[in-house]
Amino acid sequence: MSDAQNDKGTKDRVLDSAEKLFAKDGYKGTSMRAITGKAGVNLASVNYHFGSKKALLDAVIKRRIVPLNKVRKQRLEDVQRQAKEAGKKADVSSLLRAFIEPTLTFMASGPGARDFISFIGRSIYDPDDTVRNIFHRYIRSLFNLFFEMMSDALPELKKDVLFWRIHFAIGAMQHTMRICGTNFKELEQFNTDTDTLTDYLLDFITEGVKA
Amino acid sequence: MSDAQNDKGTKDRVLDSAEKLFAKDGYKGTSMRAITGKAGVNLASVNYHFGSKKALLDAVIKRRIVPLNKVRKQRLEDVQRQAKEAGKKADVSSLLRAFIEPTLTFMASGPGARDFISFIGRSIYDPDDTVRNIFHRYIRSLFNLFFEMMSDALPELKKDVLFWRIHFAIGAMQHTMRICGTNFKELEQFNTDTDTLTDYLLDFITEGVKA
DNA sequence: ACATAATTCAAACAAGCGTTTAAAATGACT
DNA sequence: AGTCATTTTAAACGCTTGTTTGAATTATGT
Repeated sequence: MSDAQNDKGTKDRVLDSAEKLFAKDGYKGTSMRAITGKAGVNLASVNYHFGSKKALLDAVIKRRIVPLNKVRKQRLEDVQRQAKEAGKKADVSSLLRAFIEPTLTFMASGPGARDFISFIGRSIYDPDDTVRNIFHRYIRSLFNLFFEMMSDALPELKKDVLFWRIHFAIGAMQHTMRICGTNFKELEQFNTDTDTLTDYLLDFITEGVKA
Repeated sequence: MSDAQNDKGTKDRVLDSAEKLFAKDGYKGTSMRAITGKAGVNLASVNYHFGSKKALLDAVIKRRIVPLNKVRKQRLEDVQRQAKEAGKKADVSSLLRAFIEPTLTFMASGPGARDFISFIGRSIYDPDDTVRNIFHRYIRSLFNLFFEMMSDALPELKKDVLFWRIHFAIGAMQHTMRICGTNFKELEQFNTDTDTLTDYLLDFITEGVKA
């Protein structure tokens, strides 16, 4: 009946079903009754174990974002370190790859991860800022690091141009995440695998940023 | 007190306040009481004049999208006609400009238009598909026309590559629309005007698409 | 001025929401 | 076995939602 497996504890069952439903219907669009119903637990379990719906949301985000951010930070620092060892500046292409690739790889790592990325990708644009605020809390320092590195890699670029190009790149990436998160009709006809898609996206973005 | 002017009829007052509130809080996030309250009309007016909240949404979208689409279709056909007269193929840069520029121009044409573009930009990613379905009904034929023209302009490109690059471009554009639709903190510090922004965006996208 | 249609109004409707409560059930430990 | 803490359960709470109702008000046409 229920999607969640029976050998998991109530908390994990709730986290899993919440993640799926948040991805499908959004945070506000998902009711506590839907979450607990799908998880096969009592309605009051969420408030007992997490405190509130918002605290549950934080737990859903935290579970996925913390390890993902660790990988991205590591990748960025690797680029910086290798550049320093070679006595060169970090190049734009490597920085973009270090920032973007882990997300797409993570997205393809399993259905739960895909649901999560889809959920975050949608929430960036949600008029309700509940999800965005929590997400920003977890992502801010990493983004600042990336922006600084890009500034160093492209010192000749006017600041507003760089600002906009990075946002164009983010827009392209998030749109891609959003498309991959859905069961898009035209998508299956091409059936592009993750590595190829990552290359397509990085080609596009790299050319645009360096224009 | 109320935002709407008193010399307008009830229907227009409701349309205006609905447009503003939909842009700020989303379709689902905006209640009938908020719409009618801001418009200074009775709660039941919406159901009387439009039939339902969803029918009001359709009216809000239709009012803006129909004239905008007319301009975009005209611009695309102009590019095609001029290319044919010159005995050449339509070039990618002109097609992209014809497709994208009218939207950004329209966005800057007034506060109501900006609210509308912001609303549509957000709704593309909304888990709730109510807005998206209505929007797609009005935009589909124009998009198909654009995709065909781009295919003709880039016959050597593999179909899946073109598919993705167009979507990367759309992602960049929509992200831009979304950013302009909000009162973004970092945005004011650069204060890029619409024409410059359009050039930035088209430079970025054109390089990426032709990569 | 009157009759008829169109519109506005306050009030209520049923349904869904997140949360709280207190009792029942289960688990852990002496 | 018995005691205490943990967890689960059904029921209800207060609130908001879109929609409907029927009477009151305003506009229209002769």
